[in-house]
Amino acid sequence: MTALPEDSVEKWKSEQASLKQKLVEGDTEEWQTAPGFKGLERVGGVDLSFIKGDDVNACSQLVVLSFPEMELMYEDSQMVTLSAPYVPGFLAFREVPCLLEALQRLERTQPNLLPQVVFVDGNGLFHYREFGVACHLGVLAGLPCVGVAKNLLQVQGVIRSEEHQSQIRALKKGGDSFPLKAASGRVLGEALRSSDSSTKPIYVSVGHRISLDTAVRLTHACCRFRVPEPIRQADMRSREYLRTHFPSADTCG
DNA sequence: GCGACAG
DNA sequence: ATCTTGTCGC
Repeated sequence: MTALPEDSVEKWKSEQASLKQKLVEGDTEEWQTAPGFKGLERVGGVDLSFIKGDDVNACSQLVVLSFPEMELMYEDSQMVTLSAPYVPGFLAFREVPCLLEALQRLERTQPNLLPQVVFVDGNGLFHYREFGVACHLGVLAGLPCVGVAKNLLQVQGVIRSEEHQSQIRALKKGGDSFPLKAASGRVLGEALRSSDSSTKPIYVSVGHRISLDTAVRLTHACCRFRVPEPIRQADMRSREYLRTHFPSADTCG
């Protein structure tokens, strides 16, 4: 008998509800409210890359960049075997275990290089139950985290309506943003035009131990291109790892 | 029944 | 997530 996703879903929901109680929404670090983020020196980024046709084996990537220069200070690529499938709303159960391990490896070997904040590919509070992958990793790692999604998750009444498209068109320059308000009126995240030359916004939300305003300003400060540099570097380097370690896998038998 | 569905 | 080179524009 194969365990159907629905079996895990109820357990997953209660685990999300349980961990959510430990979530801290506001700023907890001095650099977060200091002018120019003075005191912030290291920003992290995590991501996973896959080989086409294989959704079980992946390359888990952690990078640490200097702030504000965005120069590489640390890099870790690790092949992992994922135990959970991707289920919308439960991305964390698939990706967090290996990302947490990467952070723990760093803490054990080079604690001085631990990032002061981690950018996560995916949503934080902007989530069906207000506990996305960025919240999940943040709480378990005990580190400030920011969620950045490249695509809009339609949740709690936030939809890709004509009004939404209109708000996007109103974003004129890098740093411009508008709030993503749930039907309840609560602001769950922010759509951000990350640079002058980028039309399609990114969706920023609180992961853990940071305010939404700080998360948005920091994200903008880390953007050279559309995707914040820590996530972009993690993405590029994990793909590069797969290219060199599994050249043209799956073709020709 | 139909559409939506982060990565 | 992955499939994929060139090409148009600033």
